[in-house]
Amino acid sequence: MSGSCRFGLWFVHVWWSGDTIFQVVFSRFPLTGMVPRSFIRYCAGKEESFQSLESVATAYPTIYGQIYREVRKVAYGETATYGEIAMKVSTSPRVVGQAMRRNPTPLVIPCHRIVGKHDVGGFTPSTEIKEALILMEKKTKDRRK
DNA sequence: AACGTACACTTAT
DNA sequence: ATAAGTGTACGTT
Repeated sequence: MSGSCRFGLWFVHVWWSGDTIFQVVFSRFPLTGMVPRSFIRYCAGKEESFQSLESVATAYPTIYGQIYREVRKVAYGETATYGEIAMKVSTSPRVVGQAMRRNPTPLVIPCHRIVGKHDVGGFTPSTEIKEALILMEKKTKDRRK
């Protein structure tokens, strides 16, 4: 199944089956169809960590799998650096960056919460989205206090 | 099966 | 500001 929901002036396309997410991509254009409830909630600014969903990425047999599982642990509204993640799975920061670039399921694997030590780091298709996501999470987290 | 290259980083000049 | 290290996956022989 596939569909999309709105996030600002972007749409998030989701490819999924049951509780398993195969792919999510950001696009300027909508894709008709339903998405799991978690995505709706998240895009509406609710605190949602996609706990009930699984990403195919965490099953990768390579070190990327470990990286994705580690990244999943960073909580809503928080961030970690490439270097910190690299340390945990004993590889180099560069590899973590590469894994993030190829992350098939953003949001479920919250790659937007992984930032550089000196700057925010990259995001495809646009770092603008990454910044918006981080800001949104920060705001909803603060609102809770 | 081996080789070269591209990187969403980091640290040291 | 720039270069030198870095580890992995992936395309190309």
